[in-house]
Amino acid sequence: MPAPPPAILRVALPVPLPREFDYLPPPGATVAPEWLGCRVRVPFGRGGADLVGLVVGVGEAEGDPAALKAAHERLDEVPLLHGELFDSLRWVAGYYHAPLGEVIATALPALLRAGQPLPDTRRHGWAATPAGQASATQPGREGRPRRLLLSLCEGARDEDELDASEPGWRAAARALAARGLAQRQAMDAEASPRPASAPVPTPGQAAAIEALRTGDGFRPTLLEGVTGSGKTEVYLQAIADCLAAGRQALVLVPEIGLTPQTLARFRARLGVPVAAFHSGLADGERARAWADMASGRARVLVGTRSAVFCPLPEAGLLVVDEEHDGSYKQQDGVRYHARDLALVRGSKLGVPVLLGSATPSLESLHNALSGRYRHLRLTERAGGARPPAVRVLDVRKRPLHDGLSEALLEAVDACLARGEQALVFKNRRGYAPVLICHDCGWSAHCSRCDAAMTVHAGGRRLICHHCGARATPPNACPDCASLALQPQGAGTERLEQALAARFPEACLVRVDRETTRRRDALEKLLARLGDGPGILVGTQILAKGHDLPRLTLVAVVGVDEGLFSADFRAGEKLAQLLIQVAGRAGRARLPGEVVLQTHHPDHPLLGTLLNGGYPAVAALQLAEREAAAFPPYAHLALLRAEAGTEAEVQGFLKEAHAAFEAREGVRANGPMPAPMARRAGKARGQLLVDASLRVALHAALREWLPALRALRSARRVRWSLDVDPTDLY
DNA sequence: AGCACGCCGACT
DNA sequence: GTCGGCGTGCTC
Repeated sequence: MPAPPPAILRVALPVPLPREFDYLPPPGATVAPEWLGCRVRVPFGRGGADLVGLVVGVGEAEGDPAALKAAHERLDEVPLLHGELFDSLRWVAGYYHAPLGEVIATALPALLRAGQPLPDTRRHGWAATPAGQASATQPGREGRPRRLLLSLCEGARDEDELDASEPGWRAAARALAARGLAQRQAMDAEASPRPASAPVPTPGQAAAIEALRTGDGFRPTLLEGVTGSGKTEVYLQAIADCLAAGRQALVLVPEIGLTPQTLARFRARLGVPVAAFHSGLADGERARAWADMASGRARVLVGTRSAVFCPLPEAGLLVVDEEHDGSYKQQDGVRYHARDLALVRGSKLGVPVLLGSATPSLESLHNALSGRYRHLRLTERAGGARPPAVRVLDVRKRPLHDGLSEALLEAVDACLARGEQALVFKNRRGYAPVLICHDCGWSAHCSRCDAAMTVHAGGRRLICHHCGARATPPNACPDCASLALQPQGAGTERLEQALAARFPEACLVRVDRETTRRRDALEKLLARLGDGPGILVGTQILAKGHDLPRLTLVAVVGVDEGLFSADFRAGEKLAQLLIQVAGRAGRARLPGEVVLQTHHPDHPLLGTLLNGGYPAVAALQLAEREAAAFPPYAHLALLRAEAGTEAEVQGFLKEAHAAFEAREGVRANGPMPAPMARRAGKARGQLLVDASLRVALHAALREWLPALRALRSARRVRWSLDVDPTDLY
């Protein structure tokens, strides 16, 4: 009887190749099913560099086993990825047509990807040593370490709790430890804080909470609640129910929605360990949050897009807040959509998925209206707040002072006189969007992009918002030597300057990407505003989150650009932005007012929004999408290409189109003109594939991709496939 | 994606 | 005479 061929490991590696690789086990080791889902360190390529991969299969060698390399070592005793999470990653690889190894690399925190062991999830704390106890009774130098020591003498304190209440405690603890006064120690069973009591829900909230209690298993629900209606309260109740059943909950929030306040609110109300997961965390903290969810120590995870990849061994509920938000879509690498992945995970886990928004995406709304999702509505604002009154300011033929009309300034003036706060919203940062020659029409363009350069620093600098290039504005027009160069239009910087000149007494705070670059900058700026009269000037960073009870006027200055965009999603996005920013006004006792300054008061989108609100705009947009066969009535994939020259891009896209095999209900369109054909010195282009049925689209893509990879022209360009693209450029 | 192997220009 | 340009081929 011949000896069985040696068992091999099938390993997914973080390389952009659409296959897995077979390895022999490390010398002396025997392959067993327990290897599945464990990481291994393997040699790869001629350089012999090591990679960390995941065992995704075990079995018999297919070819000559002697041709296989042996893995160096097994890195996990117990599988790191298994069960539902692993199945979901396989789904991601299939749906987004990405190699499984790359999907796994995207899903794992950096430390785990690099082969580090899973962090210890036991809680640690700090306690005073006997020497520390003695020292505390003596007079000593006042300062952070001393204060920490005195507090530790009253009892050991948990690191998580110190993180939350004593910023900068780690340095003080290190100082104490160096003098032998305090030490780190493992803590005993955690004493959870008592959950704060829930406020009395509004009738709408109570009905939604009750509805969510009915039934279990996978069930998507769209919670459509007007701004200020208290959707978070509904999430908190649903999560509390989930926790009471002994299960874990995942809460996804948009990139700018995860503030210390949000987290503090969840922690105070739920009374269980709540882990946070976002890009601001250090690698170690991310890995620990991941491990805490895997071990079940953390019961709730609040996080941004990538948190959707956390393990949920005892899942009970998935929540996606502001589900329409664009930051849920990854825009490079594996271009997944976290909301869609949350739905897939919910389905595999057999748990409810709650999508919340005041302005649902047309995709989710379509699913709710067609009955695929349960549709719950909150139509009343909480706390008795009234919806803001909306006024359209027709500024045609009216003089503008730095982009601001007199009527708008008067509204701001009146607001300040009442001792209240105003928000002036303009979705454009910088001083002015373009520097123009008043005599010949020349304007400053970026040398590496098809875009105008934005004027910054009051006119002393030009910056390209697409590639970051900087330039000094010329003194005279390069074309006609005229000295009449003028910043045209207004960005937040110019508005801030103009408002400061007009209201010198007022507290004025500008909030955009420039002023909020540093960590916690937004919180500090809002704190500076305080409760007194004042003006906020800013971009869409201000459009969500943040209850500002004294804010009663929202003045929207720049909507006209969005009314005539070529992107088929522009109308949806503009309506969402307007509703979100208008929702900042009058959230508490004081009545709110919204002023819309426009040159197009008769635009149908504005009229519909004013008369019927977001539901009316959504209905109109859905009808347009259906007529034009766009999502959600069709399904898209976008092939993007980028190269040094236009010819390389076009050559590749033409060959790609030729390699596309037509089939029923699926079309390839293009090469399409990219809205910005040159960016950062690279030529760009794209090919749009549309299909009436999802299965047909994916069947076509599965056949197309190997052909694309085989194209000679593909080697001369950088290309990527975006399934369900949200931005067509 | 890396990385090595492989054939043609401006430098010690 | 070499160091190095990036074309192309491969990775268990």
